[in-house]
Amino acid sequence: MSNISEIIAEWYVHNKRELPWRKTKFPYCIWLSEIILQQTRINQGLKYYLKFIDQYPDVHMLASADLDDVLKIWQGLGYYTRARNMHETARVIANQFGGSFPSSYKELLNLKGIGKYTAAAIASIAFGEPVPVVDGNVYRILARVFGEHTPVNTSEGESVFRKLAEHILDYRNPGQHNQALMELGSLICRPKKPLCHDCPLAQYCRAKHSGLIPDLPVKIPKKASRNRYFNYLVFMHHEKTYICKRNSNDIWHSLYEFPMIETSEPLNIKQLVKHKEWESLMSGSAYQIRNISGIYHHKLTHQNIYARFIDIPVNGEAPYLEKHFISVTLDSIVQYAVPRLIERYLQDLK
DNA sequence: AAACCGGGGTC
DNA sequence: GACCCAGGTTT
Repeated sequence: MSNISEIIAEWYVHNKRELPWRKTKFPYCIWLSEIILQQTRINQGLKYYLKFIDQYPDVHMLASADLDDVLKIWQGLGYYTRARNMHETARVIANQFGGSFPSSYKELLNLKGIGKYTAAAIASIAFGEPVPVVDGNVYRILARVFGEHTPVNTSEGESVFRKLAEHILDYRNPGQHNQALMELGSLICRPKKPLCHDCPLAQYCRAKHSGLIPDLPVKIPKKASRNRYFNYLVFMHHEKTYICKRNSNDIWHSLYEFPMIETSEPLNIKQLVKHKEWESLMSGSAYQIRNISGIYHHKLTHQNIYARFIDIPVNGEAPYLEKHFISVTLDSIVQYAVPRLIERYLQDLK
């Protein structure tokens, strides 16, 4: 056990937050919390964790749930593939593993939605296997404490920081050690304005001694965002409108939305009604446009979405749409999992 | 190795 | 507006 891990452990015991998944060793609870907390802050993920534990107290309950219901609870949390993988893994655990999670890092890696970080977290926290977690917090602490300038988001960085993490691992208590490291990164060694004054490692921190805290960790910049223009068609036919499940290999997989025409450039309405897909969706009928919403700018990490909602009353026959569209009242859309963008529009209607 | 996948918080 | 986050999967 290194000097550093001893200091961190002491700090953790006195400064850790009380969180529901820290009161249990049930692998199901550890797993659920780790999936939810991938790329997600505790403040945002906590209420989702409580909802899932309440609705699905064990892996069998989750396994027997309907995927659409799982997605509905997940709604608003983002990265929706996590929910689909989590559901599938629950079914594998229930049906092929007799309800028990595999207990080793290597076996955990075979499950969907569980990569190196999550496998190490579950293996160490739930089963005491001495494997280090390397997440954003750990990258940050190690880069600063050891003054390590290798970019973290490269394969070389992954290897360099994994070795550092193994070097300071507490093999006798890996679960607590890993959580302590991440908690220190979250509360003290923050990305901006770290609280070095309260940091138990300050005297050992090379970045602090050399004034390089703002420069570490080093990251290779990501590609710029692209712009997308979504034109949603809100048909209103006898109190009913139409929604459809997204299935293509794209954002919001398995979530619901209105019929939509996407363009790569902004179009005015005159240009839009000449669009091929407009003709196809209207199937030759000359519907009147009642209202066009303002532009909703929805920002994802890697995309800028500019959306508007076009209100189209239908007086005569129902518009012909493909079979996969569902006819629903506006009020009943709340039963379906929808992107935050759609949720915001529905809230604005009220 | 690089691109892709959400959303909210912070400064 | 830019940056960040308790990462994983696909190409």
